[in-house]
Amino acid sequence: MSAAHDPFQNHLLAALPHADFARLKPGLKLVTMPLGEVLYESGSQQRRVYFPTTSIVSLLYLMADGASAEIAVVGNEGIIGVSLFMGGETTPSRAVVQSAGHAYELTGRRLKLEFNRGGAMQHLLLRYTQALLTQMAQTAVCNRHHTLDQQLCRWLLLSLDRLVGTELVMTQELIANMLGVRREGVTEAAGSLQKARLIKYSRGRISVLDRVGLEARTCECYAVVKKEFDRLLPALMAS
Amino acid sequence: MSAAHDPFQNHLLAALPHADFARLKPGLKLVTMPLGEVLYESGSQQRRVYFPTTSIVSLLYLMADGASAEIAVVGNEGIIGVSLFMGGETTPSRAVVQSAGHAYELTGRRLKLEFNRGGAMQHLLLRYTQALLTQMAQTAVCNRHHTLDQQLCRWLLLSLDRLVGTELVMTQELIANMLGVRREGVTEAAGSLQKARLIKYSRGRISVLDRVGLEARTCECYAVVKKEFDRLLPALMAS
DNA sequence: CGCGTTGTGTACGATGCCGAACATACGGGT
DNA sequence: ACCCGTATGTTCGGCATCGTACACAACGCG
Repeated sequence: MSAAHDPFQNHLLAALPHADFARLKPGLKLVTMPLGEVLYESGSQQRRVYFPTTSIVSLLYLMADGASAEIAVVGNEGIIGVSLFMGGETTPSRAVVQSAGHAYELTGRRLKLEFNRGGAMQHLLLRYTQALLTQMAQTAVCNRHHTLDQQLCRWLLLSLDRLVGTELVMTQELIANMLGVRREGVTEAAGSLQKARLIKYSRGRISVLDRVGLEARTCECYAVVKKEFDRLLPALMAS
Repeated sequence: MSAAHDPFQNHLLAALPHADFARLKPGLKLVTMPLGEVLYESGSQQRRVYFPTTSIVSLLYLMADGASAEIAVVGNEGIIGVSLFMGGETTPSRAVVQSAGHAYELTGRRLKLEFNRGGAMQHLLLRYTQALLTQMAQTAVCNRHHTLDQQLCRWLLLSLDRLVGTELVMTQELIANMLGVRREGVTEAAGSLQKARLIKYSRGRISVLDRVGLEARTCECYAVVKKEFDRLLPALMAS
């Protein structure tokens, strides 16, 4: 099934005009993204960018005392390595594969060349970056005001939106790391979701049974982010 | 003292090459920024951008239930209206003047024209936007993990960095709004800072007595953000 | 000078999450 | 079939912050 892998599975690449995509195509390389792989370390020079197709990547912030928190999640709607074209080259966050799958890799040099032409790619990347900005802002708000229960729902929905199917491969320990809470807290929240028949899980496999129920239970943050992504990247809805 | 107002008080404008600045100059208009003025409403079309000189602006997020949270603060190191050149035109956050002062205003049209030339201004604005991204991410982390005490210190320091002098005009009620906590919480935290002789305040006037002491008391978040701003916008350090 | 508005201080139980310690259960490998 | 590592479940006291209610204090204005 070689047809199973296609750069157009990534919405940013799919939204490019033919001519623009043709310039990038020779540089695109399909790579596998195993669970837990670190794509960028905090503060390290970024040489490559990644366009996820079937994988999901978390942008994590690690603190001096070892605590962590997810600040954004990137799937096939986006790109990993925003700081490359923004000019900073590095960021103080770490990029970790949260859900195994594939992505297309491109060297920073090629991306910057294309970005600096000022055409469709620049336009797309900037709009995507604004969407990312919104996601981060909303994460800040959500961390401040909402309960773990709600945040877990939001997190599940964000992941679900970036996957095919309704099953997530993800232990509670990992989710706790992403949300920046204790594992026991996730156990409790997940337990209550299970009791409400919204999800079902066992040893690292979470099946979402009632997506609408999750949406009802989460805070407004999920809807705000989703709406803003849809608004900023409308062409990407098609695929 | 007309010389008291100068576009170069804003670091972004000051960092522009002569020729680039000359193109913008005719469009720049000095405006006063009274405390509490709303520059952008959440979701509204943004027609103008602002380069603060002596004012400070908060990017606030308002929630359905009336609660709020500051996601970033902008002073003379930056610009209000990032979404204009990022392509989204609007953002889901509100921009409010947190400390009265002045700013230079520019129409979105002129800014976009200059941005799309792809020269120094584009480069500067993108780097600034990345710094803003870092600030938002750090706010998310700080909201998750740190105490109100530490967050208050961070907030005071961020404000102090964007002002001349050591006095802030700011009631505890307003600070509580920014941090997204109860006013009583701020009273307590501020009281303990005052007891430690780090600050002194009375009815909306806060004097910072011991800046180093505040830095020692705050979390790592302040240092991370400051370091990243300095790294991304080095030329701006001069003024 | 008095009075009302605004800003600040204090107290109370309630709550949501933490930190730690421990119990249970599933499932792959030998 | 067994064992052991890994994943999940449960409990406990502790703590920061919340929500609410109310008291006091400073200032501005008539």
